[in-house]
Amino acid sequence: MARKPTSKETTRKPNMREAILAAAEELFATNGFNAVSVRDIAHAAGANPGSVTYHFKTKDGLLLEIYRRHCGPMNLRRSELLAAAKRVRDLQDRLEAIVRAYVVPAFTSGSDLAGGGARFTRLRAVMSAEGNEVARKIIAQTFDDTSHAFIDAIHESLPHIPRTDIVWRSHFLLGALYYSLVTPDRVSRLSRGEADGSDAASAIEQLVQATVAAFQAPALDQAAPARRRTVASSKT
Amino acid sequence: MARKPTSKETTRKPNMREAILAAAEELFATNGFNAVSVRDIAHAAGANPGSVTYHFKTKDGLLLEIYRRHCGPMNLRRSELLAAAKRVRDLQDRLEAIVRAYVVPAFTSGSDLAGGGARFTRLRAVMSAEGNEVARKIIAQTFDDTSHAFIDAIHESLPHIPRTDIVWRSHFLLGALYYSLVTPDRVSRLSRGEADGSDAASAIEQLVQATVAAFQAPALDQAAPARRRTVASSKT
DNA sequence: ATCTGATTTGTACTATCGTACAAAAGATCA
DNA sequence: TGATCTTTTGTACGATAGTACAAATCAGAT
Repeated sequence: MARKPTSKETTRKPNMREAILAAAEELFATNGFNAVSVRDIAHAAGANPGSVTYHFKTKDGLLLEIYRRHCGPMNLRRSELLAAAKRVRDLQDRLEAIVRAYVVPAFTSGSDLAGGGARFTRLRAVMSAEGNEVARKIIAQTFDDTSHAFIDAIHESLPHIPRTDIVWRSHFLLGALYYSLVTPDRVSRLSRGEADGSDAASAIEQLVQATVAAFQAPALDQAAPARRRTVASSKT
Repeated sequence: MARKPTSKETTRKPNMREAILAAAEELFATNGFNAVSVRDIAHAAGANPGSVTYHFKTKDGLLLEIYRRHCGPMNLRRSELLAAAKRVRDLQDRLEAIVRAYVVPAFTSGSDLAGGGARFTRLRAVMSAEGNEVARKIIAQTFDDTSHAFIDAIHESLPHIPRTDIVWRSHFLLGALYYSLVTPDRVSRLSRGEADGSDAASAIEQLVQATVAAFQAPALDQAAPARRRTVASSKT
């Protein structure tokens, strides 16, 4: 007996749709949107180009679905971790916990989705660099709330720093995060093999440590009004 | 009379070759390599598609020439500023000067090239995200020397920090730098208009301030051996 | 003025792009 | 089993890609 739910999630192959999504995610994340053709994706997924059209209608639709698939879980996980972090009493520890709550879900998946969140985060980095319109819209309306929540939380644990500075520094955090996922090999190369840029645990710890210190830097607005207009370096 | 030098730099139009280079640089930097067609570039430069082929042979050749045009001056300027920075006696001031020497040429052109170095830096950010092969090769063999020089200089002014940490943190610096140039509007948006992400001077000051603090953060290797394997946030 | 070499134009070729769509194949249930 | 719906396949079409190349145009020396 054992009725299937109704008639859903029973396709011929072990879900071609998911295979296409996964292949597209990987290819987009490493080569950008425009460099990857629908045929490339279909081939990588072992599917027919027509199947992509059938499931996602257009190439943009495919990208859109990738975002829809990840944004929810990742933001949810971030919210959970943020809520927990805000309960930390010690201000220094709390700041670190907040930063960690922001960073960790970007590296390790916040949900069951295979491959971890790193791939999706790398995808976002690449789309952002390419100025992809589809991605830009989704990002702005999906992540800005979360970003504001984090900025506010950080601001609360660093009340003496102007919000403007917090915004800049969290922007730097995201940039560093993105770049670490985009070119991890550069870290390995520049450290002459002493560090592994692909190691998520190292990246997270290094990023958290550095970022916490950056947030704790003295406020800028009041410290440096308008000095150094030219670049003439320092002294003499 | 007034003889022209010999017969160089006197083309029909006020230098079509330069116009093509400038247009390509701008388009590549904002849309990525693959999203921009040779015809787009020619149109933006007021040239004929065939002219692009004539001057640069291929689309890759065009990108290559853009890099050749900028890498030299920018590295030269960085070297000069770095040399000056290393002469600063006070360690704290020296660190800041070094970071500034790294950051400033990326925003403001180190040479006569129009538009400032920001455009070229944004281009590098985008190419890096797209995993462009032409760019990857050039970058590795052109910028790694400079990067090592900066890492060494920073290491000297922070002897107690392991080189590995310095590498990671300078990697974060570059990521933050890139991202600031790629999506400056995000800063404006998140700060609700209080900050202008497109303002180079602000970006530089914020970046320098934050990065100096990040470099000065306590060493990671010795501080955190292997704690926090899972993500379960801090405390309970 | 004419010749010469450098540059620009116009056009064409082949490859590949995103997408549409009809036919085939598989799944579901009466 | 046969009817019906979902999914996959195969193919094709128009658009656009990068690039090649001959003809036209120009600048400077003779």
